[in-house]
Amino acid sequence: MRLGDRDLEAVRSHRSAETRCEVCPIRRRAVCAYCEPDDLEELDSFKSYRRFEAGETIAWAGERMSMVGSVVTGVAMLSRTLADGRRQMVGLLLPSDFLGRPGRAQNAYDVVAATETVFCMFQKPEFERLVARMPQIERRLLQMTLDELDSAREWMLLLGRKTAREKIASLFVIMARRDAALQREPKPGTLVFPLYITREAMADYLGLTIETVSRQISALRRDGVVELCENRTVRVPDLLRLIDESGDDADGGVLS
Amino acid sequence: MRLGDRDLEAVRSHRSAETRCEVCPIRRRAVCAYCEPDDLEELDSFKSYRRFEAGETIAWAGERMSMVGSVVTGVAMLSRTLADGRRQMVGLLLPSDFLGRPGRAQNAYDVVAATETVFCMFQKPEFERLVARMPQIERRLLQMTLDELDSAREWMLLLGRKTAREKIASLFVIMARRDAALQREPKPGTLVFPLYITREAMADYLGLTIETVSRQISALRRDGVVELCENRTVRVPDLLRLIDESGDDADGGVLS
DNA sequence: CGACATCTTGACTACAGTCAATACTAGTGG
DNA sequence: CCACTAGTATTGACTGTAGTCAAGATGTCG
Repeated sequence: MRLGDRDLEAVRSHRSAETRCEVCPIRRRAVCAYCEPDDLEELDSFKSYRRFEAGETIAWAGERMSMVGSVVTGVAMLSRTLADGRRQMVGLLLPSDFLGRPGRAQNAYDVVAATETVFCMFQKPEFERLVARMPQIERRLLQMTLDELDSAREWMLLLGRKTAREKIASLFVIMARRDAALQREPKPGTLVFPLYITREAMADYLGLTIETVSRQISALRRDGVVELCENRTVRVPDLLRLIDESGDDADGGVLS
Repeated sequence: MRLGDRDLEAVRSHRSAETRCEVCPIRRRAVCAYCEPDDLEELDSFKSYRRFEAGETIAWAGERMSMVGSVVTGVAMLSRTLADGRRQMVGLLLPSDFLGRPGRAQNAYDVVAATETVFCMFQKPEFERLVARMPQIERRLLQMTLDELDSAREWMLLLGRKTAREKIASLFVIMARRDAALQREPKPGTLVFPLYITREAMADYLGLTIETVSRQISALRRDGVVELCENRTVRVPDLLRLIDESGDDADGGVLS
């Protein structure tokens, strides 16, 4: 209970996020990572923060998007939907991830805030002018896009070839790694991390139904691979066991 | 018979591809698309062509890759494999597509030639020096990477949510579109296009088994959605019908 | 406390996978 | 030219995993 709530608080405490670029929490990983102090001052003068509630739709697929920007705090989901309502999540935006495609007017995906989320945004024409003046932004964006492409391809392997049980285990491995990476004082011993997303979002992400997600989580719990507190916090007694269940070779892969 | 073979010939006649950049067939779509004539002369002096037989492995996942480059003619497949042999194709490289990631030594995927394939390649350090001098290469690479990311996400929807029948129909729609785009004199009336890849490759691409691929192709043929000559050439009497079977809304999407 | 959303579990179904036999195609050499 | 072989594709019978439909439990928030 305590741990999960504390972590959620950390993500949600966005007020401190609205600040000057120099002390911005995503300063070293976002598109602006390679900008110099005077570049940052210029960015400062054009950026604006926007906050979205959990569950709020940030943009619809097919809609014109006049802004681009980075997630400062929170989690947002990109998804596509078929005519009859089947939905597949195609990306998860975490702090420092970039939303929007320079040079394209239309937005290709539904974008929904999974938690309360704060974006640092720019008007598209202004951003494009800034990019033209600062090639280091373009360079960083290329790196980030290549990383996202690798993640998407990793996910294709999961969607196309893994069993339901392996899919759940893989998701937990990724979430555990991400949480560990965000932690400043990495806790020794067992891993504990919060599930920011609902069963429905997990199902959309993994290409499953919520019933199957629920059943497989229960099965992993029965088999002692994970423990759950209140359905939203996961404890992993043995990470290697979980990785083994995920179907990946232990040596790495699975995002970074 | 005639048609399919003629198209395959067009792809395979690579000899004419080995030439100066100015008259290169992929000149206007590849990473070098935005280069000026004198830039091209410089590229000319560093590039080298490499040919691979159908079925030949171009690179293994995890291996060091000392070169990067573009497909000039032919088709190559990117795939990932789980420890127990399950395999998922994660990308299809067509003429003008780029292979290799600047700034990363290791190759993340198995790369196999689906047909006889010719690459225009550069030593990685030389390519990086060229990129540093020609930012327009980086700009084009960003565009291409963003396009590939969109394709990958489209494919995630297919892998996660479509039925076997819809997957096959989607694949045929994409192949029909690509073939039409490559055609200089677009044929009126019914569409005819060649399947460059085997049933096994289709199965790897679609996250199915070859038996299911075979059954669904037979079913689409029985239902009059497609006709086949010799298992490697497809005729589509009514493209809208095929698109309808693919599960996508008719308005577009599905790559470009 | 009550109401609504989220989650879990059960019973049944169906779609795609597995295993296996057979057919087709292309290439090789007698 | 045909026989033989190896690779590729099709079809059938059966199985198993995940989906569907439905009831109930748990959790959250006013």
